[in-house]
Amino acid sequence: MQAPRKPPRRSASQRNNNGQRQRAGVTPAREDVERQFLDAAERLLLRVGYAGITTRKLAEEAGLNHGLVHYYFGSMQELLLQVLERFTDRLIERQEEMYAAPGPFLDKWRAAMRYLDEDEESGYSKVWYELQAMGWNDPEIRKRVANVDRAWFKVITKALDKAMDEYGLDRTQFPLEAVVTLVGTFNEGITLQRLSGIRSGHSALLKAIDRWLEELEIRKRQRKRTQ
Amino acid sequence: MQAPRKPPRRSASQRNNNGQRQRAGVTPAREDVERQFLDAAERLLLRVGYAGITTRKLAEEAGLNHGLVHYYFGSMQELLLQVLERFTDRLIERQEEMYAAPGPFLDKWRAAMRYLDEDEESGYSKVWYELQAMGWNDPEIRKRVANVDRAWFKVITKALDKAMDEYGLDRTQFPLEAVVTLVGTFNEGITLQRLSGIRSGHSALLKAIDRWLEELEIRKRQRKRTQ
DNA sequence: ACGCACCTTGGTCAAATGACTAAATAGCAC
DNA sequence: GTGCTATTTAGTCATTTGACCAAGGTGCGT
Repeated sequence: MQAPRKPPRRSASQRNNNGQRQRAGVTPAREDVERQFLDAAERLLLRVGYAGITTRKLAEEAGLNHGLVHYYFGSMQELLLQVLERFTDRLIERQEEMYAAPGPFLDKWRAAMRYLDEDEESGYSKVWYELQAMGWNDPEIRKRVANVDRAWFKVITKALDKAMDEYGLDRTQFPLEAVVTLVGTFNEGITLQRLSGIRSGHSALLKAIDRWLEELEIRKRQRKRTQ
Repeated sequence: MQAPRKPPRRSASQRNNNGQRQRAGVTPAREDVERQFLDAAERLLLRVGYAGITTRKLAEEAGLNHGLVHYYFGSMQELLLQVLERFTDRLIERQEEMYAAPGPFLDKWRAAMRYLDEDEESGYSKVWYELQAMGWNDPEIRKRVANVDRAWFKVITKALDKAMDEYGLDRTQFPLEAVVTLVGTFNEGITLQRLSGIRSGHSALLKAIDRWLEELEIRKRQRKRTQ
């Protein structure tokens, strides 16, 4: 990845529709090849970071000819943008699914904290943070990253709004927006630190929160019984 | 920045000491030139990110000949490592200074929160996070980043330890390590979000914390009076 | 089995890169 | 001034890069 010598062409999808159906009717084969490139790009993001991705390395990783990158995507920038798109769709979807599920908030919180470990394990975090780092130097990417963050913020807001009712928390003392921001930012902070191999204090913090939520859960049940 | 074709030479300082004194007696001129390169590197980190730095762009930014990079530092990797070194020394120093100052914790907290804005404004955050992102793909850099984080953790621990006494906080409910981790991670999270242009909820959170600390400060004074 | 749109290959190209160096120059000790 | 070392300049070099394309192959509809 470096500054392109010439501005890249708009995108492959624009030049290739010589009377051919747009996104709607892409051939399965085509979709397959595109997916292979996007998968390979994610693997490279994980392994070498965005700065280490070049058309040729990408093609090698995908086991495909390097000319295809240009044919299918028009440019690296476009490809990376599609990686971002696909990745974040999955991210938001998962998040919504999790919090929309039935059951007490405590369970959802624990599931979310499990994701923290799983995502580190699977390299999900690394890929997502590489995309973010790309965004720091690319307005178009940054815009999309910000959108995802906003969507994430919304999902957590909804979940925590319900949770505060559920546990009868005082909204004067803990304004919803502040709580959401605290939860969101400390999550990002933890992930960021882990990327640098730092884990000190994480389990202490998570344990303290878990204990606190557990207590709230117990009190909730007691309230129900005495009613 | 890309994989070097050959492993770079150890460092400029090793080849240049033809009987000449090591670091101790570097000529002022030399130190000056080195500083110019390091300054230029920071400016480029801020403006284009680590992936966009090349020896030639760096030399241009510094207004110096590109051959000098090799002469003085031996390689880009070495130069970037020195950028990190210098940068983080300043970071820790400032942090220690701030919390070591006299006065109530509330004041220190407010100073720290002001830094949050100042550092974004000045580009300090961007530089620091670019260095972190570099570390995600470079063990040597990552190690140093982790060290800085550890040092930062220690400083906050000391400060918050004192603060919890000062405000009489219950260490069973808020274990020191958990609190430190929460403060550290949400700080990093806020900075990270701001790099992507996200600011929603930040002021709400900071205001809520400020109000809470203010209340603690008032109660502290009341305690003193009634004693 | 023919036509034709689509796909794939294997390249070219100019520009850029990190590493490295010969030669000129500057600055200082004497 | 002379001599000598440290610094600086202006390159070279082998590679790599993103962009781009010609030519041939493939497979499907008919």
